[in-house]
Amino acid sequence: MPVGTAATVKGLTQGALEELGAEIILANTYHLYLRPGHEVVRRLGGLHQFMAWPRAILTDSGGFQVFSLSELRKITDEGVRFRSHLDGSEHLLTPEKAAEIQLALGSDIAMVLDECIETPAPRGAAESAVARTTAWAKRARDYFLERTTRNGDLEQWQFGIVQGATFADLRRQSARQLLEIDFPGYAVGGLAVGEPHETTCEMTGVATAELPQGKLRYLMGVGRPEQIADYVALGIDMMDCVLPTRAARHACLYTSEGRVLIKNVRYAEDQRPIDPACSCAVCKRYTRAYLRHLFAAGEITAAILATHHNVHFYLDIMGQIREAIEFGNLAKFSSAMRARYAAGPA
RNA sequence: GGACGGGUGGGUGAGUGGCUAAAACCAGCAGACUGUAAAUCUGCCGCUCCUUGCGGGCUACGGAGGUUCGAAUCCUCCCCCGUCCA
Repeated sequence: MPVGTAATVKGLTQGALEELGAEIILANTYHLYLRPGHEVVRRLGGLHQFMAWPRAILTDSGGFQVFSLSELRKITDEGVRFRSHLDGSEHLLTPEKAAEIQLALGSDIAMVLDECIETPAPRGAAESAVARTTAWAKRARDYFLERTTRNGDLEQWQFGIVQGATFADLRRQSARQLLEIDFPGYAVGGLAVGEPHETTCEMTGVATAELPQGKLRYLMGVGRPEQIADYVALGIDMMDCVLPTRAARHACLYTSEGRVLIKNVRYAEDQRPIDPACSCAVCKRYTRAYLRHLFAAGEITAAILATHHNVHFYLDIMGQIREAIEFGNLAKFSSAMRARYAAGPA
């Protein structure tokens, strides 16, 4: 899922996203609640209509902001009290409120509010985050089910989120508690926040072992190109990541040969496409020299073209992974990707 | 011809006796980025030597002299640039 926090995947139009084959994007509860406001979006016909995106949308709950806006919030059992990063105003985000906002937005998949903590975390902190996440999940589920049932609208899904930091038993416990609540899909959160990739994989594996294969399993916030296949191999069905879009804006392009830091002088007169093996519209038309020039000049087109390419690259990886699964050589694909990216920037 | 104002590292531009190889910003070079407070952030950015260290040497604030233990900073002359007056 390309990430479109504020109801836009930065640098891409919805038309471009459709052409790239994105089937679902992620938007953010906390950000859209602050601006333009979920009631505004509701009055405008919901998020799909508002942003003119006919395909699926998953809304994150604001749980990640619990983690990333640490200086601006205070957590209690009731919920999270935020100071807006926009105007400093205070807001209380509870599990019910997060659900309500997402119902107003009308996303296809809503996430429960969870407590995402830093890694490494002391066991005590991880335990209480799991306890709180479970309690919040229950409240969110109740609130959500009551509303969706009452409206006769069961189109909207809601996912629970497994926490537990880097403790396998807590991950297991978290997953089991969520299973009891019963969600149509489950996410694994609080990973790829600084711990080694092996740990991310280990925790993901522990969680997916508990979660039903027949329901969607979503690993939140990952990953690097060479890591994605590993997660899929562990049973993960969906992922989201800001990396392709953010790195693109920062002049880091992903290619079949590894990363290309396009601002480097060495590309000043490089007439090759970003990735000779890439079939995206940018690679078919423009040279590295031109891209580098656009970045050097601070042109907005640089971000647009780079984002287009990176999102294409990520979606293409997913396509290759699906193919590899069909042919039974996912492991081979995975190690090939790792080898290409091991060397660092090409 | 006269009166003021000014000439600082690639650029803009601080700095009016030692804490100054010289602020800050830009440009340049390199790096980071994983449920987006991110078109952001970080490092380097005179030359040179090595035992790469809050290391040594050299060069540097228009030019040439001078004052001083010490000068981008003070003095003298000169050369440029801007504005105004004749």
